[in-house]
Amino acid sequence: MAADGTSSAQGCCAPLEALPLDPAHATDMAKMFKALGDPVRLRLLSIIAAHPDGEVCVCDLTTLFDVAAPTISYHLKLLRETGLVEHDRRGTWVYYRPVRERLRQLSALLAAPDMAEAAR
Amino acid sequence: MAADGTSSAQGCCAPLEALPLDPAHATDMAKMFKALGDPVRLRLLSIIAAHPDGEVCVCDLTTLFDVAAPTISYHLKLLRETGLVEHDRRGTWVYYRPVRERLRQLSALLAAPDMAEAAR
DNA sequence: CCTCTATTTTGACATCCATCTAACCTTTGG
DNA sequence: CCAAAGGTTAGATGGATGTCAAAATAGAGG
Repeated sequence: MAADGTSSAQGCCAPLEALPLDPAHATDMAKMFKALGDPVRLRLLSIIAAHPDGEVCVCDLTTLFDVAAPTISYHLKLLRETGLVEHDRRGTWVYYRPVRERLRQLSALLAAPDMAEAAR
Repeated sequence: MAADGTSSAQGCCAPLEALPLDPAHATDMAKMFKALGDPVRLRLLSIIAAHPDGEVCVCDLTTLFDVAAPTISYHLKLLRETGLVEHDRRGTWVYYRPVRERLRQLSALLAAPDMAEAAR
């Protein structure tokens, strides 16, 4: 096997000419996609992004799911750590907002034919 | 706790009025995002989508990664099962193509402000 | 200060996932 | 028909992940 990235076969295929996601960048992006790869988290983000107030109180989120409150908290933390949402405490309650810039970034990556240049 | 989906608190927040992803649909979409949530798979898809020929031979993919051939095969199968790529055997070699429709679907979901109507 | 409510953290646990090696299938070419 | 090469499948394994109950933290309001 050729380890130099060129075709190893005797003529089975043309070499890769386009410029796909480099490994480092792919790891970054994959983290965000992974965060979206759970039904609870995707719904959480969707609910947060869809709310007309631009933010949602955790107290309203917990009632919408079949899982316990700590589980919701766990998922929200994960969304936070990947930069997909921000949070903000006001008094007893905590409010979550989407980070639209990040959502646009992911959307653009999937929209680009070569999935590369849109990745910034 | 109110289990009817309305606010349970004494006035901490406005009720959710927008229409986010329903649970069933969220599960579907989450599967696809999960498939993108691994660096190897994301790179695989990117390479496949970026190739000028519109398809890539597996024989060229295996040389580009640090993982063993069966692992590449495993990831390709996963991408296949989520409908993100198609494959096709010609002679000894197997070629993979992106399913652009699916990519657009995911992209649109993230682009929609409420992450719902674009989900078809 | 004490208590009540909202939210998060911790610890435990069962399951899932990415990876490898070894074995298998398929096609090509003697 | 046999051997070689490309790709996939099977089985095993260590590590990550989602979940819960219990405990901890943070404000609000006596």
